[in-house]
Amino acid sequence: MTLESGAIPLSEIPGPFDLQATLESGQSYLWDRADGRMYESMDVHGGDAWYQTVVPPIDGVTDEDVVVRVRQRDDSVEWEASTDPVPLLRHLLRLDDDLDAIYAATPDDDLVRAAYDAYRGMRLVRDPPFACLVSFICSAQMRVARIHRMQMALAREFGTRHEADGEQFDAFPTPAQLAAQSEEDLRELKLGYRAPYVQRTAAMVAEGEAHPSEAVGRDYEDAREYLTQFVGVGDKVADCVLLFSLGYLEAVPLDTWIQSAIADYFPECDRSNYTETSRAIRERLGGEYAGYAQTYLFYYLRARGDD
DNA sequence: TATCCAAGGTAAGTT
DNA sequence: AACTTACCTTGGATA
Repeated sequence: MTLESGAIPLSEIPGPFDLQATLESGQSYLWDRADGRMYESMDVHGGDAWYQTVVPPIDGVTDEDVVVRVRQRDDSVEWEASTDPVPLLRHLLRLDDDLDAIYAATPDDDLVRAAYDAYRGMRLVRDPPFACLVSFICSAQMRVARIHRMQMALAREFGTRHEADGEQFDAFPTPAQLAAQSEEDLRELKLGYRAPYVQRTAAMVAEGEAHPSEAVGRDYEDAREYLTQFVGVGDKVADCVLLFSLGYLEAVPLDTWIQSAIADYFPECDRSNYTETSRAIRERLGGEYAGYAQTYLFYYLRARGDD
């Protein structure tokens, strides 16, 4: 297999774009830096680093695995891929989102504005649903770098290996490939107590019992409820899948960082349980695009070591 | 060098 | 329905 190459002019993207902030902010754990320095540096737009992944078939966009890598230059996003990846990249990196309109739709607030300014150009991602679901099941009580390491290990050990231009690219395992592994196999990859959660959830999807994509089309809170049927998925992980894969931009995952932000900066939003606190902070962050504000705050507070 | 602790939480058991 | 507790593993902090 050989890779074609091309570029998307930045002028064709509405609003700013920052590839590194988009891919190293802890939304997606499915891309890897070709230079092996994921999460290690804070270059402008990722410097000249290539980021690569293998994308599974996506309804209405692609019908086979696509090997793709991208890097950001001054005036464009360069790509190398097994087939024309432009529609796919627009989908995965939400290149059609009008960021300035989204920033403008957020209620004015010093902290949110500081986060928007710090990472201007960061976009939400639209990860493949099954891989996103597994990624965030693995995220429980884990550091960002280790969640990423786990997903890379799952692809290396259990996914389909593609070869292009003499290099290897490992696809994230399909539900069937993952369901075929034992809890023990997964524990060997250091998933710890998450191993049975991943195994059982993969089996549910592989057997057709449920699929994360089936949450789409439901009202936001119903969609979240649907996702919690998967083993290892509570409200927080469900919100992550809704926001980072299924396009529910109003979802605000209440992780440890946003919880402390609520305590320190939005105490009036602190309610008795997840559902009520979620409603309050979602309203406070402007509703429709509240998840954008959440993701900027998460990255900003975590990078600042604000504990 | 040894020990402690928290990391993008969830499930299961109690009250 | 609200509140506790156990759970794998590891890198960084503290002694």
